[in-house]
Formats: sequence, structure tokens, C-alpha cells
Amino acid sequence: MADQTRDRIVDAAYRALVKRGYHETSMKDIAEEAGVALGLAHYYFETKEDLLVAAIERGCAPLLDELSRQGIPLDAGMSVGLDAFEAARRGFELTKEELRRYRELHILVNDMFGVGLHNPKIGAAVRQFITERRALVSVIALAVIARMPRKPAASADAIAAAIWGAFHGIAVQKLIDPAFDADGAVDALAEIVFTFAAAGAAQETPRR
Amino acid sequence: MADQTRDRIVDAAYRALVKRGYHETSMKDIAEEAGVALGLAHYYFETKEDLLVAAIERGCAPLLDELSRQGIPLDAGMSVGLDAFEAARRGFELTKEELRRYRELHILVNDMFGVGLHNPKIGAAVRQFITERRALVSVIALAVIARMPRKPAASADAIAAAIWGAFHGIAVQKLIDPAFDADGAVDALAEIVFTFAAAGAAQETPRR
Amino acid sequence: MADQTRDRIVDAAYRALVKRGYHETSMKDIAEEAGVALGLAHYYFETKEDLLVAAIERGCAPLLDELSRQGIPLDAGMSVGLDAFEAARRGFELTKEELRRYRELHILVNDMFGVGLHNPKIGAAVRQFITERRALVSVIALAVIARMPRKPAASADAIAAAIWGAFHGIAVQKLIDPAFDADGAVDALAEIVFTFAAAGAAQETPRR
Amino acid sequence: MADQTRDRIVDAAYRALVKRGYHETSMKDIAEEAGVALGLAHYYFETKEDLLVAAIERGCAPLLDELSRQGIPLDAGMSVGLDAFEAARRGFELTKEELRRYRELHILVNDMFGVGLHNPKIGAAVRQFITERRALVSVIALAVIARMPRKPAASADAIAAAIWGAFHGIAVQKLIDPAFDADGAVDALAEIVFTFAAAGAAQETPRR
DNA sequence: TATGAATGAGCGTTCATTCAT
DNA sequence: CATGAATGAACGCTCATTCAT
Repeated sequence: MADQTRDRIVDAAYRALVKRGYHETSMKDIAEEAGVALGLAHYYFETKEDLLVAAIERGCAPLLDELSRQGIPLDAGMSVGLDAFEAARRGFELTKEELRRYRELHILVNDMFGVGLHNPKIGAAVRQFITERRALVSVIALAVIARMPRKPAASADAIAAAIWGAFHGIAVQKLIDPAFDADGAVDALAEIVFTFAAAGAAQETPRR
Repeated sequence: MADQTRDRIVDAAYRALVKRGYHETSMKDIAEEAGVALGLAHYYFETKEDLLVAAIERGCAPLLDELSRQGIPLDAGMSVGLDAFEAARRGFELTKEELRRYRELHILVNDMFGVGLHNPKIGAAVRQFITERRALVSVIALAVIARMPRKPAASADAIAAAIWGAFHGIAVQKLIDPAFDADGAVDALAEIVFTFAAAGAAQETPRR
Repeated sequence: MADQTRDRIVDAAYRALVKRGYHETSMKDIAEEAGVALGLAHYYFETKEDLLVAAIERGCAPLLDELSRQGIPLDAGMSVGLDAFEAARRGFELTKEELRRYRELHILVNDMFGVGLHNPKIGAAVRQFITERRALVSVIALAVIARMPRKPAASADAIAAAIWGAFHGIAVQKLIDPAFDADGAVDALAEIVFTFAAAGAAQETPRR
Repeated sequence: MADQTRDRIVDAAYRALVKRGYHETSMKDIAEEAGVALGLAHYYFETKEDLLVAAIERGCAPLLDELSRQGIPLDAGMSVGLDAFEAARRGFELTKEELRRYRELHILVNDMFGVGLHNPKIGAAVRQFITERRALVSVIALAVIARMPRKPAASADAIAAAIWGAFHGIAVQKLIDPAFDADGAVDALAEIVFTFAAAGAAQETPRR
């Protein structure tokens, strides 16, 4: 019973957060959304921050489930039997899918990126989120590099940071302007990346 | 005289915004930072929002000045005499420079991205900011494509969206974690992009 | 068993009261201090006030035990065989001792004096406390007067009120400022009182 | 205008404080008592504590005025032409008068003694109050001692601490029980003290 | 233009109390 | 007896906004 109520409050917080944003969401809003008395939200969560961090984590859970269900490994070490390029291709497709299906979550996450710059608790949650997501890209990048004829100058982590960054930047553009062609941007990114992976790297890159 | 006062208030708002974040900045904070009475801020700006939008625009101005001073064109049409690849190279270098020198502005912009998702006025300012910045990348992308042996499947705009997105995503990672190697990520991005530009495109990209 | 639990709660209330003060002590604090569920405190005590009154009474008990152990009579009628002056001397010494050893209790009592002025239930407990303590002084005062060559104009009760008042006033000064020399003040009081007792009284007191 | 409003709020705080006690008095109570909006009380005083400290000081002011009007010196150095014993006699009379006329203030002060034990800001205000008042007694005690044939073992400060303590203790008894004979207690104290002053001291005091 | 006093709604949080189990 | 989930009113405090001067 207690756990159910707690869950109801966290779910309500997630919905309220997506609808109104971090700072426009009050504890009263959440309690009303959950259909409980205001005091009860504070009974389960000492502060508003604590509740909202729980709501963010709750929001991320289905996304991570989805990833592992798609055969994208959540931890280091390329899963056996999944070709590196194939995994990468799936990653790009999944990203497009995600941009369509998890708009709510992206709204929340982007909101938190702003909040996290001024709020340590939220900042820590955001940092963890980025680290986790970027690691997924890193794993694939590493596997792809292993198959490249000439090794790139950049490390797998640096490449992953650039690619995850692009995913995030594309998501932001889509969020702020629903008419934005996110699929096109991801496809362009994929085209660039696969050309790079196929061609090998470094020898023709102009550097100072 | 009146304009000077107005400017002082906008400047103060910018400083307060960067220091404390959108939601932690009060009109009183701004008035104090500007050294004027609280009422005066409301004399020049009907609402807090209006003032903060003006502050954001003010904050972006010096950055755009810098770009044109560097020979990066602010409008369409590649400036005569600047080689496309050279412009691109300068763009990447400038981005790294910007990540170092304009941390304040990036904090503000990222904060605004969060706010803009739930606040139409701020949203419009953010949309304009993105559009302007992305257009810069587009111009260069167009020039580079013109020199590519085989034309890519993706449009210059789509490529620009991906690359600007990556810039933004890298900036976010740097903001949230000061230890993040932003230069490495930008270099990795440059390596990928230049390989792509040199190799031509499309023929080897695996597509479904 | 039930009584033991009740006692544990009252003891916990006393400790919490001393530690945090009347108004900063919540029922939850007390329940936690006692290691019982919040509801149980309300099972034994209808209101917070009732519990705190019980805690005050509990706190006073060891002090009264101490007094009777020292041969100071708790009720009227000078105990046989204890010289009046000797009893008085012991009273002053005991007061000094008490100021050192029962700081906790004095904090509580002083807190209650403040609360009691605005809260009838606590007020009644405080009144009873004063009455009991002052009566001890009265008994000794009566015995001392009986041995004075010339009887004072003031009644034993009035004298006891002044002396107990001084004890309390000295305790307050000590509580509010730990550097205060309470022993010195009690010694000064004793010097004054014994001079008075020895000299007889009234004839030289200037009165209007 | 601003100062008038501020004063109205402080006065209202004083009245509310006396009526309800420190912890039962809310900022809303005070604002209503003053006839102003709640926010205004916070406009003039950052915290409730700050306002209540101001209210205590305000409450003490008329009392200190009264004392100096009566020829009781507020600082060290016996005022010329006022005989020490006469000053002492006036002090006792004034104390009785005060107990009758300043009941409200004593309620407030006693309340603060309780609060001050757990609240540093209030504690500091209380400490200052005690120090000031006790100093008045010290000045007179010093003058009286100067005229005593045999000097007492106790210092003037210790004696003043005992006597001021008695004043306070008597006030407490009167506050907590309106039927208490405060005049009788002060008279008894005066009788004791004057006998002591007239007889000289120390030689007959029984000491261990 | 410029001031800053004044407003009042709203915030996060606390807490005595109730009650189903 | 005992638990602890649930309530809801109250608190101190903040703040955008208004307005008399």
C-alpha cells in the first residue's frame, strides 16, 4: 500500500514535471495530480528536490529497458554476435525512434540540464544520466574503431562524446521547434559517421 | 540618459542571470545589481520575462560580433576569398575557443533552453538563437559540399543541424562537468567531418 | 509492559525537551527518541501538552529525591535534630550543587516558565513546582526566625519568596550566560541572609 | 511615513508577543494587529526573529526612561547628591512599582528567557537586558558598600547578581500567580538587605 | 524618470492529530 | 497495544507587480 502510494506520487511528479517544467511545478500541483494530501508528498520525500530526482529516474527507466531489449548493451564489452556496424546502425535508428516516442522524457531531461547548472542535487542526477548514455555510444564506437582499416586520431570516448552531443543537440532542436526535421539530422549524422568509419581516418584530415 | 539607464538594467539582468540562473534571479536582485530602485526595472520592462529576454539578446550580441570579426560570414553566400575548408577549420577552432571564453553565455543559453520549453516568450528567443547560429554552419556546409567530389545524400541544412547539435551537446557536457575534455570532442568531430568531406559521401554508407 | 512503554515515552520526552526546548520538540522527535511509533505516543497521551506536562513532572522527581536524601525536609515541621542555621547552610550549599548538577532540569524549568505564561496546563505545572520548592525554603526560614533574637517584620513566607526568587534569578543568569559566577552570587546571598539572621532585624531597617 | 509604518509594526509585534507569547505569535498575527499586509512585515524585518528582537527592545525603552527619570543612574558612578541608602530604598520602591505597572513587559521578558535558551539571537538580546539591569543594581551596591562599617566578603557584583536575581525571581512568581504578594517579598528582601548593610558583614556569618 | 513602500498570492515545509490495520 | 500512512491547516518567507510621491 505504502509503496503503491509512493509510486503514484512519483508518477504524478513526472507528469507534472513534463507538463509544467521544474520551477513551475509545485508540491501542491504534484499532490493534486496524485490525488493525495499535500503533506503526504513530504512524508515520502523530505524535499521537493528529492521527489523530482526520483521522478527523473523513474522517467529514464523505460528508456533503458528499451535499449537493452533492442540488443544494445548497457555495459562495456560488445555483445557477442552483434556486428559493430550493425549495432551502430541500430543505434542511429533507435535514436530517431526515441526522438519520436520519448518526447516527454526529453523535455524533462532538457529542463533538468538547465536546473542542474544551478542546483547540485539535480546536477548530480544529470551528470549520471549523461555518463550512462554516453557510455552506450562509447561501447559501439570502440567496436567500430576495432574494425576500421586505419585507426582514427581521436579516442573512442572523444568520438562518443561528439556523437552523443549531436544526439542531444538534435533532440534540443526538435523540442524547441516541433517542425524541425530530426530524422534528417540524424540521417545526416549517420552518413557522416559511416563514411568516416568506412574510409578510415586521419590521413586526409586537414590539421594545422 | 534614459537609454543608458535601460542598458544598465539589461546588463545587470544578464550578470544576475548568469550568476544565479533564470528562476533564482529576482527583479530585486537585478535592480540591486544595476544600482537602481526596484520600480525602475518595471518602468522599462513591463514584466520580468521581457527584461530577461532582453538580457539574453544582449548576452548573445558580443558572440556574434566576434564571429564576423573572425571572417566567418553571418549571412548566406560564402565570402569571397575564404576557402570553404579553411572556413570550416576556423569554425571548429572558434568553437573550441568559444567553449573556453564564453562559459557564462553558455550557462545562460542552456538555462534558457530549459525555460523556453515551458515559456513561449523565452522559447521564441531561444528558437531565434538556434536559427541564427545554425545558419552560420549551414553557409559553411554548403560551401564545403560544393567542393566535394561526390555529393552527400544529406542536405546542407541537415548536416548543419547535426553539426550545430554536436557543438551544443559538447557545450552541455562541458558545462555540467568542467573536467570534460571539450577540445577532444570537438577535434573528434572535426576529424569525422573532414574525413567525410574529403572522401565524398554516400557510396559506402550502409543504409537499409 | 504497558507502563514500561509509557515510561520510555515520558523519559524520551524529557530528554527531547531539554535538548531542543518546548516549541522545537515535536511528537515525532519524542517517538524517535523513545524508539516507538508516532501513533503510540498519542495512544498514551491525548495531546502533546499532556505528554510534556508528564515529562516536566518526571524531570522534577530526582531533584526532590535528592533534597530529602540530604536531610532537607520536604514538608513543614523542622526535622528533629537538625539545627536551623545548619539546615540553612546546607540549603545554600545544595543550591550551588544543584546549579552545577541539574543544568538540564533548570533549562527545562526556565523554558516552562515562559511557556506557562501563555498555556494554562503548563502554567499549572509550573505553579505547582514553584509552590513545592518555595515551601522547602519556608520551613527553614521559619526555623531560623524562631532562633532570631528580634523577630523580623517580614513573614517567613515573604522571606522564603524572596530567597527562592533569588535562587531562581541566579539560576537564570547562569543558564543564559555559562560564564556567570553562580557560586559567588549564592555566597553573597548567604552572607546577606546570615548577617540578617544573626543581627536580628527591623530596628535598623530604614522604612518610610 | 516609512518610519511610522515600521513603528506600527514593532508596536503591534510587542502587543501580540505579550498577548500570545513568542511561539504562538505568527507574522500574520502581527501584520493583522498592525493593519498591514503580511509582506510588509517582512519588508521591514528580514526574519521573524529580527522583528521580535526589535519588539523586545521597544518594550524595554519606557522602563529605562522611567529609571533615569527617577534619579537612578543608568551608568556607573553614583550620581552626586543622592545618598546611597536613599538610592537603594528608591530602587526597592521602584521595583515594586515596576512589578505593578510593567506586567506586560515582564511577561515578554520572561517568555524571552525561555526562548533565549534555544535561540542565539534572542539569547543575545536577553543577555544584554540582564547585563544592563544588573549594572544598575551594581552601582547602588557599590555605593552602599562604601558606607558600610565593615566590608562584606562578597563583591558588589556578586551582591548585585543576588539582588537582581531576587527581583527577577519575585517577578516570575507574581507573573505565574497573580495572587502572589510581590510587595511583601520585595519588602522582605529590603529588610534583609538593609539589616545586612547596617550591621556590616562577614564577622558573624557562619562559614564552613 | 525615479523611488521604494505596499500588496497578496503562492511557495516549500512542519506537525499535531486521526485512523485503518 | 502498536504501527505508520494519511490529513490539512498553519507557518515563515519570497516576489512580481502596483502605485503614490
